[in-house]
Amino acid sequence: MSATVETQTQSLEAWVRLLRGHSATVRELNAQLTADWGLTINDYEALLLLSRAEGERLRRTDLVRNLQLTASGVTRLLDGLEAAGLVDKAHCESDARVTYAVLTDAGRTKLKDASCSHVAAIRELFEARYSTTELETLADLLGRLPGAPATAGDCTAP
Amino acid sequence: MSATVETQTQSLEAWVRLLRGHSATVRELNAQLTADWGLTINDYEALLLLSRAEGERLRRTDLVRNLQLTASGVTRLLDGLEAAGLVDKAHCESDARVTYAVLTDAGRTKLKDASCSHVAAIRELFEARYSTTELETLADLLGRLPGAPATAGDCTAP
DNA sequence: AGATAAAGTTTGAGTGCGCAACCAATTTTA
DNA sequence: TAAAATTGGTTGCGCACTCAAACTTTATCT
Repeated sequence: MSATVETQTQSLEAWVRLLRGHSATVRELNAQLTADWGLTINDYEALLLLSRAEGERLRRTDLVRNLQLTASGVTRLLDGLEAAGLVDKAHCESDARVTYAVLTDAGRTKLKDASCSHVAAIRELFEARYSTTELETLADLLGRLPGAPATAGDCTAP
Repeated sequence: MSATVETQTQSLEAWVRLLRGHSATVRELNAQLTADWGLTINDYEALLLLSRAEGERLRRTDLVRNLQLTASGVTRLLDGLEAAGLVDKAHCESDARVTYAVLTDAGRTKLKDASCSHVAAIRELFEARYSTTELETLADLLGRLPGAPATAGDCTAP
């Protein structure tokens, strides 16, 4: 009985470790991406989101939502991407508060170049370890936690 | 066919988002812990590891391994815990290179106090969303990725 | 012995990010 | 139509963490 509680307690804290345990994996992906292409994962994801958005442009708030970053985080992220010439600013005519981030030609090219090895890395990471149904299960389970992205495979979905 | 590949590509990148999507959740837990007890999650985990280690002491390298932090990260983490009087330094007789981190009485008490609400928060997070078997599945699946902790519920296991 | 490699720890510099505070534009209320 | 509340975006600051480079103590090779 006391053993049960002990085990409970112990494993409860282990769930957090389980959840956190993959920051290392993500860091690894990030390291590859930065080394090979000078992009952080967030850079990459931002470019990806833009490339899929209509007109290849997105408001900063949309990026906040989709990248799960704060507004200031997005500002600085875009600072970098703008400095690198991968995105541009554009103003909204109907609402002077909003600034769009627009993918440049260079950005589109960069994304295309980088995606090749990045996607390969992700594939290696996941497809080597999980079957299709397991991936679905994982997506289902992880998707239940708060703050999870909408559904796997769907980001802005025009 | 091209559709298949497209979908593949899209979801592949989504897996990363899925994996990263929970930093917010962890941050939430962290915020609670800091607000209520002045401990970061890593502080907490370090104390927890120490409390379960034999002699309530651990070499720094062991903490590096178990906390998934770099050596310098552990140094600074312990700096904080030492300053707060929650752990002490101790030297190893057989190997003059190693320094132990030892749990103090204050540390033990602090951990015990904090664990109550922390464990409750974790329980709420997980038990509300998953059945026992689902938790096992999740642990199994996540445990396959590189850098995952040994097995759920097992940290240093004397 | 003396050189040299190896292991553990610390320090310095830099990065990514959130938080709080702020400005500016817009919508709501009265 | 003026005041109040909300929303989009930026800036200053601090924290946690990594990486690279220094020491320091111990083990190994000649």
